[in-house]
Amino acid sequence: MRHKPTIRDVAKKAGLSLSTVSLVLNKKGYVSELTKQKVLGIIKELDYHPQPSARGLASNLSGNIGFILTDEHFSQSEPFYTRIFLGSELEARKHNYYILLTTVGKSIKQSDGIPRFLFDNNVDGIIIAGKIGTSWIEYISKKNIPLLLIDYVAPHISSINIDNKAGADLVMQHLLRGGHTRIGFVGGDIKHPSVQERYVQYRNMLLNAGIIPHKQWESIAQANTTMVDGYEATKKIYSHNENRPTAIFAANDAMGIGCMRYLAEKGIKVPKDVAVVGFDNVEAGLHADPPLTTVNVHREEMGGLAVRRMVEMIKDKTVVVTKTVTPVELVLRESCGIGLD
Amino acid sequence: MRHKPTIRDVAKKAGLSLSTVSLVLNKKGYVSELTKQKVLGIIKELDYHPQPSARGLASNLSGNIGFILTDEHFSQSEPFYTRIFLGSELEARKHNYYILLTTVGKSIKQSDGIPRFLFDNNVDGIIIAGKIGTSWIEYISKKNIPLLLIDYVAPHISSINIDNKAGADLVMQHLLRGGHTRIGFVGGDIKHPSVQERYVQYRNMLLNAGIIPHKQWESIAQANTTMVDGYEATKKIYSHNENRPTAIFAANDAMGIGCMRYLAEKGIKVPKDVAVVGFDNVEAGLHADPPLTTVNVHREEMGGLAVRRMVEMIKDKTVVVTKTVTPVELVLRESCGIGLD
DNA sequence: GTGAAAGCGCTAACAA
DNA sequence: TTGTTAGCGCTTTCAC
Repeated sequence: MRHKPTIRDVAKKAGLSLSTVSLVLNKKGYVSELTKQKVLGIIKELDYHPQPSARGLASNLSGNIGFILTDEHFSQSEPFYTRIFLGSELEARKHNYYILLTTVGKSIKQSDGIPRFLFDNNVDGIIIAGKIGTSWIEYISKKNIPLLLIDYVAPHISSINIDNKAGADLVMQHLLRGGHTRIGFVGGDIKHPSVQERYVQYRNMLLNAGIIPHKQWESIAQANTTMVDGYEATKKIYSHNENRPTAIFAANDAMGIGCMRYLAEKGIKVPKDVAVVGFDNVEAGLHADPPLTTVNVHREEMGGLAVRRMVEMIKDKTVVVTKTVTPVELVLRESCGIGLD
Repeated sequence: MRHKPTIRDVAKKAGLSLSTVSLVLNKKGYVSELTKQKVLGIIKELDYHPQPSARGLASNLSGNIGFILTDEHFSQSEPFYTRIFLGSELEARKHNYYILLTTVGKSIKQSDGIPRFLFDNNVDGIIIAGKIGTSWIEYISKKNIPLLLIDYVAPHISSINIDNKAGADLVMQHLLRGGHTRIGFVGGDIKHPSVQERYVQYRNMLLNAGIIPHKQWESIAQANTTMVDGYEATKKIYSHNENRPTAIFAANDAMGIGCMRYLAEKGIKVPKDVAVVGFDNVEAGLHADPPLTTVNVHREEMGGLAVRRMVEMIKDKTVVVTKTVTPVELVLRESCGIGLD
């Protein structure tokens, strides 16, 4: 096997200098269209690929984007953030970036829990997906390298978020139109901005419809948003014997499934006795019994969008903070009686 | 903020040459213990971290390990391979390696589906987890860079595998001891070595116990090993009215859960009417109704082990093919009547 | 528009 | 056991 072609080989074959080839490679400066095409042709012919480390050394840019997930989020059974990562990785290829995925604990503890790329200075930007301790955000902010959050927010930090307000709006509209007036909310981890936004909009929509939200209909004290939390939260709501809701809006699908599990155990029929709606459009909802009505979230696209934003941030070096919101749509399934009778 | 310390700063402060510092850094050659400690001290004091790209350029080693997963495996709802990756990532930190995670289609198609690190030559070794098309394995083999498979096998390629034989052994022993003689097998994707090994041992154990395996007890024609496949496979077994199994060994937990779902729908009680056992010890099995007896697989450890092996392979440059098997253990839960009455 | 030359931070011969 | 030196492959001024 002959040696890997270098920029030198390309330049020689093109009868040009290294710098011209470099300019073409980086789409910088002015190169005549003719030369450019010639160089591009030879690059293809030689199957030349610039060596990341050489490039990194010369340009002081690593060509890597760090992607941080809390270990909790990463190993949770529903691949929610995993799908976001997938979208990022795919998009990164297009921009010739590598993604360095790493997981961390909720908050900073021992120094060996710190992603190596942070002190190696081996990333040009960092994306964090999901809720994470403030200590991490502060720590990374100090590094003075572009930072972007997905499905989380922090002051003065750019983020890509779900349009939770619109989602909750769709859910509530659908339920209200179906004639429901006693609508419950099953939530947990209420400090999480996504959960909070859904909850707030749930209340607003009730009020807008002239309905006073009843404390008894809601249960938002759970620490997390897992299936078990949904189960427990629903149990609490059903500990009251009167004025029970005829529909339940769960903060996410996992809780919705847990909710339905409790109802099933108690012999309460979904959707006949109570309609249930989730959020996130996770695969498990499709296999639930009955299949769970939910709000679809474009996970891959959020990840892709994040990378595109990050690439801009790296190039621009401007410090404009942007908060982007990605659209959602209602996915009707049996758990809420579809057209609601 | 002052400039990032370089090896030069360390050398100067230590009153030594660059190469001595480099030797300490790379644990190579002979350096007196005294100098070594001195250098190490200064490195810590200055908070010096060698720059990966410079190192890569000079040593012709990237410091990266590529980790390939099929997109199917990565986005499946149970984080089986995800957990393996997690183990790898954690271990990689200890060895000062970065992991470049990427997903690919089952087989090679368009050139843009090829992980960028492959033609960038940006990894020192590649780990593939899970079943993948032969075309990929052939393609990568040609690159002449260390390759290691996890939970899959190929001729002349090193691999880290689950001890499926031992696992199936434990399951069958338990069921046989419980007095079961008509034991069924619910499987799919029978070409997958893990499934196949479990199935083969299932039959062997029956034969060893003097029981002739009955075709009617098994259903292994499903293309995959998802919950739905388990459901369908069980349906087939129950299409026969006589000689039905009193226990079912499912090729994995997902299928076991699908199996139980079918049984529940038909009003067949688990474990009273039929015992069910899965494999993998996935979280969903714990939440199944009843909780699923299964075989625990050490996912994180498999990932960690893979990285350790890979680091050896990169350093040694020997071409010894090794097949490592990781241990498993039985996890007793209600779905098989625990002690089996 | 293009070329020449310097140098990014490190490793690896080789010399001492 | 330690120092000197020559690059690794690329980007980036600065000339021309």
